[in-house]
Amino acid sequence: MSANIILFVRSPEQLTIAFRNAGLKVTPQRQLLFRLLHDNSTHPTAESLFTVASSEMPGISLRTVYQTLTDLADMGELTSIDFGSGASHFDPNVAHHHHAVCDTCGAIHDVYVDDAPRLTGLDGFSVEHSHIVYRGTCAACS
Amino acid sequence: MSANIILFVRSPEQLTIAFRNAGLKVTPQRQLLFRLLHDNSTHPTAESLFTVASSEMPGISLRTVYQTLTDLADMGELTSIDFGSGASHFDPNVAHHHHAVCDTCGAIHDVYVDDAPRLTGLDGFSVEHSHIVYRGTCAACS
DNA sequence: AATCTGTCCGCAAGAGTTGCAGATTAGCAA
DNA sequence: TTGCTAATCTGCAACTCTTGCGGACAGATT
Repeated sequence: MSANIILFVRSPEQLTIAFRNAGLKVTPQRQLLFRLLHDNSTHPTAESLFTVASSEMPGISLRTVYQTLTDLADMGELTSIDFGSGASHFDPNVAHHHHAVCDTCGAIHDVYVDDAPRLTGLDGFSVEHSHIVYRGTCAACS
Repeated sequence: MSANIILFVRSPEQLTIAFRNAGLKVTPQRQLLFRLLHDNSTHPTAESLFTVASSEMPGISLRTVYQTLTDLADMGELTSIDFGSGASHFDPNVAHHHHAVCDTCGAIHDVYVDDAPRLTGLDGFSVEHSHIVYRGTCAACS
């Protein structure tokens, strides 16, 4: 079950190879971030990742976290999503999926549902991607 | 056809009444903004609305535009949507609908499609809203 | 006329993010 | 292993979007 999902979250080793292939270097800072992102379904912000990273590697810079996240996004290894909270959330799960956001606690859950209905009524618009955001109250908050 | 949609965009007169009922005053600045928002499907940002407003009323403050948009949002007369562009977009169409965003020109189109599929697989999550964003290329850009 | 309430505006501050530059280091080649 | 070079790291400044604050101002009420 979860194996199906893990297929779409790159391991630190895979990211290492991808970075080298792209002519990018694999530094200790990046290795740490690869590890923290692996199988991470919390949809962290740059700031929250920085906090966790700092506890393992005091002195790591928030700037470096942003830089690495940008690199990963450019390579398509994660997506940056804006749920309107002010800060961008990063999702290392590159499988096609959608999200449910709890308006009470802010938790963001990956959801796998049928695709959005086909877009009609906009002649000539070619859809490349559709993303559904469900908002409501999660089990823990209700 | 469009009459069905217009039902969900308040007229300046309706907004005037709503503001007075809420104990808020209806100033020339607000009347101007009510008018600029009426039947406006461009999903403006505060800044773009400010630019247009300034041409009709030089001296109007960006601060006032934000304030009025906030008031309208608090009253439920418009919604603020973040498409990840950095700035919030405001939508005076309060009917339940979704959006198609052109990745080339940034245009945002209202779309009326079937609702998103029912959320399954997240036990206990009660959905209050769902919002679909289609991304791709609009007719004019392709 | 005095007062009271809400508004307008400019400015400063706040959050999130990016640009910049000097010091440092990974990766490669000899 | 050593050395070279381009990439990276970090701290800081700058930038964008948005909100807080306070004085001036306007309309209504007493």
